[in-house]
Amino acid sequence: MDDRRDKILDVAVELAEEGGFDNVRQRDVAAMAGVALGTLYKSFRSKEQLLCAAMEREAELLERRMETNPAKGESPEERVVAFLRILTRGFFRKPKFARAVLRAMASGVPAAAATVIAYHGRINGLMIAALRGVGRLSFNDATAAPPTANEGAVAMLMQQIWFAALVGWSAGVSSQAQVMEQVEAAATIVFRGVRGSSTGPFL
Amino acid sequence: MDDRRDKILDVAVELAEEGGFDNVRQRDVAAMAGVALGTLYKSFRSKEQLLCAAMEREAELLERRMETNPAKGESPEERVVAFLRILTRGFFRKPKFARAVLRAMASGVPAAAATVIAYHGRINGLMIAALRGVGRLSFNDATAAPPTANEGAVAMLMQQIWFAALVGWSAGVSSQAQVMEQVEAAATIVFRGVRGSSTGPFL
DNA sequence: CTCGCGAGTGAAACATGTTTCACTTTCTGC
DNA sequence: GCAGAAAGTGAAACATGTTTCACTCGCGAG
Repeated sequence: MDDRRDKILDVAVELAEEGGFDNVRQRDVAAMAGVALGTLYKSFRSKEQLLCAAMEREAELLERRMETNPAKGESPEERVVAFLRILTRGFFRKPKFARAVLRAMASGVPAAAATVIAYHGRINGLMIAALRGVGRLSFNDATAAPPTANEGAVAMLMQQIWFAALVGWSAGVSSQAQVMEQVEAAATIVFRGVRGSSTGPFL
Repeated sequence: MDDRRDKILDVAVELAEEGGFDNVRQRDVAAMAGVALGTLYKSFRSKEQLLCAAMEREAELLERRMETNPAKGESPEERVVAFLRILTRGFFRKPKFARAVLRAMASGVPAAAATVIAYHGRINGLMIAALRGVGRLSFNDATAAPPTANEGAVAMLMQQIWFAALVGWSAGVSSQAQVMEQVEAAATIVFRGVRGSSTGPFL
């Protein structure tokens, strides 16, 4: 529909994946998308918002993918971990873009708030869908069986852990492999309790 | 000891609390600290690193406070929640500074990596101390009873949830009150399991 | 068809993070 | 006390996010 907007987002993703946040120069984005700088700023009020919007578009793609190809697993835990594995693999496939987006998301600039909230809501919905083992929350699900308090809490929890683990990776605290390990360890604790998470004594 | 460095950090905190990340102008920091711009950049290689260093200094203060005044509570869960309440209150006491620091921490700029890791390590130590109910991990503790896998996993988990909740607040996803609610809900799930966290049916 | 308007344009201006460099001051080992 | 090194200085230059503004163009209403 909005051809111009999509082109801008394409360019932003391309530049971000090429050289990270700093490589996304607004002048370059505008030039490569074939629009004037003022037009770019009319669509996106800041660089942060632009990158958040790019991420949100990717989330839409993911939603469609999960709908036709839901996370598999015997238990809620397995499905959630499978879903987070897919999500995380997507981030690591474009690591520089991922870092740029994390930076934009955590920047806290007001112009990006709405986009961040939208992204957060999408991932939350997908997480609850994974908990339930469905492709997505249809209107019927959402009305007939709205997310329970438990589902909401677990989805929020797992998303927060996943997000923080990614930020840790981006900041240099942990490696790519450790991100998934942390998510899996977290899922074990959340779904089975601290006691089941290790052979050592409880705390 | 390093008078100059401390003065710079004081100014950074002051400006950040006054008007957030954008209000910390490097020229102003240098001028108000009474040093040349080049000197500022010799101590701190970027604005992000400067803000992270300011946060790390606050963490040192907190360490001393927790040592003489450990988090109180009958159980590990209570003590960890009490500790996180103190930590979070500190953030909310200077909300604009807090937002600025979160932005800097999550920026992923290489120059700040070491500082972020140091901060992360400090909080982790304090979290384990709270789990155990001691003021801090003395050398004896760390050698005679190094953190178990469970302790490490729980501390990491709780720190991640707390951090992500704060970023959510900074980005406009949740309110100050919701941050503490999320941390408490997370603690309930982590320490007592999903089943104990609600009156509703399990997932 | 013409008018008026809203979107888009291009260029310039501005603000601020970061770098550079020649010069000065301060410290340190002898 | 001195020579050289290290640290600090001041100013300018640069890069880039963001704003502004006068101008143009295409299009729908009348």
